[in-house]
Amino acid sequence: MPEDGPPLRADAQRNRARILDAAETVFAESGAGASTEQVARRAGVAIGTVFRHFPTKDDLLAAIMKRLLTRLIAEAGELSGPDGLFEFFTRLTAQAAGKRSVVELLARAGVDVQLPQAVTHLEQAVGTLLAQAQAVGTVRPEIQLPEVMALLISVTQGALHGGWDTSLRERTLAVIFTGLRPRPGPH
Amino acid sequence: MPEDGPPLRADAQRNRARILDAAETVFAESGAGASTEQVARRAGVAIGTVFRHFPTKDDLLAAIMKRLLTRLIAEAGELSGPDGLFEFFTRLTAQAAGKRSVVELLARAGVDVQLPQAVTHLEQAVGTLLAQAQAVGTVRPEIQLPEVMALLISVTQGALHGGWDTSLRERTLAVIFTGLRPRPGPH
DNA sequence: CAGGAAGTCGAGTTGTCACTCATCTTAATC
DNA sequence: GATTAAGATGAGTGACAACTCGACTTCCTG
Repeated sequence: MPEDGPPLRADAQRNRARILDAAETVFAESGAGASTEQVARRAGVAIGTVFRHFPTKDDLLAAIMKRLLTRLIAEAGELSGPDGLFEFFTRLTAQAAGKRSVVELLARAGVDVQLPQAVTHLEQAVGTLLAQAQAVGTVRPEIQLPEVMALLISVTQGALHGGWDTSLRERTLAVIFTGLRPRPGPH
Repeated sequence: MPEDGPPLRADAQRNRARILDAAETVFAESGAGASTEQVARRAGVAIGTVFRHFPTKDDLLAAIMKRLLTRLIAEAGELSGPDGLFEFFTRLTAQAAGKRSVVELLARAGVDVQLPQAVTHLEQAVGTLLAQAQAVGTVRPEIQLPEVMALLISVTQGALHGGWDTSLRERTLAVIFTGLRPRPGPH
């Protein structure tokens, strides 16, 4: 599906990788508003080179978003067991504080037309975690995937914009986890 | 505390009000990124007039943020009773969908240096709702104000960016409310 | 109703950012 | 190592947004 075209020259491959790494750092620090110039400087490359590899800024953004999504999906895939879903929440929230791009990615995940396939994969991965948890009884059966995604997005957004410290993060997640867990029956 | 200066001329007062109304609409629709030109056009006023009243775009933003905050505080103040806090959550979330500025306001509330006083007042108002709920036992006693604010900010952010419909909004809030309510003991 | 201060107007200035392209450089191939 | 096409370079272009300022208009006061 991804058009290959002729193979890239060695220096071009190197530069492409550098640009992607630089973009990830810069956008993580300053959000999608950061200028292409900053990315070029950080990559140690002229601005024209950035535009040769990614004809528009949106293309560049889409590329790193796809990268981040892929990692998130992998992370979700490695988790499992009764508390996998909770662990995923915890990790994402912890990351959110320092990574604007992760958060902006998730923010757009709900609405955007871009990257629909990768987003679907993430939903599937989270869906698997949810199903596992519900099978073992660590999450109430009536909970559905959409609200889990909604909570994930919300809490990530909140953590970024609010700059939560560790203890606030824990207490906030605790409320959500309590909402997800079954009420302990009179055994 | 608010410097008055000499009283405004009649037309100046009228224009000031128009600009504020226009700014509220425009920023609600398009977020803080909307241009000052758009505000001026909508207010039926030249751009220079906008800058005479609000020397900086940030000044204009701060002014409408303060307005919105004041309204939010009033709304929180009118609510009361065992479910006042839940009602406040529900209303805010419902508003968030269409009002970028409300959301951006809350996003900055946690970090920003601006408007600290008004934000404190909002926290106080929410604190009162929390205390009332805890007094009557509709919210668990160990819940503290910071995580309630954090949840409020999160869910508002999420609702905006995710474009939730009514039913998703309800289901998402239901999880949070369950997390806040005490587990029903064996009566 | 005149005088003048307060207010309005909007073309122009300044700065930034995405994007282009003519020129130079370099990796690949024989 | 000569050839050449792919790639890198960075000054330049156009668009747009915040903000300025001198000329004009309107409200107020006596």
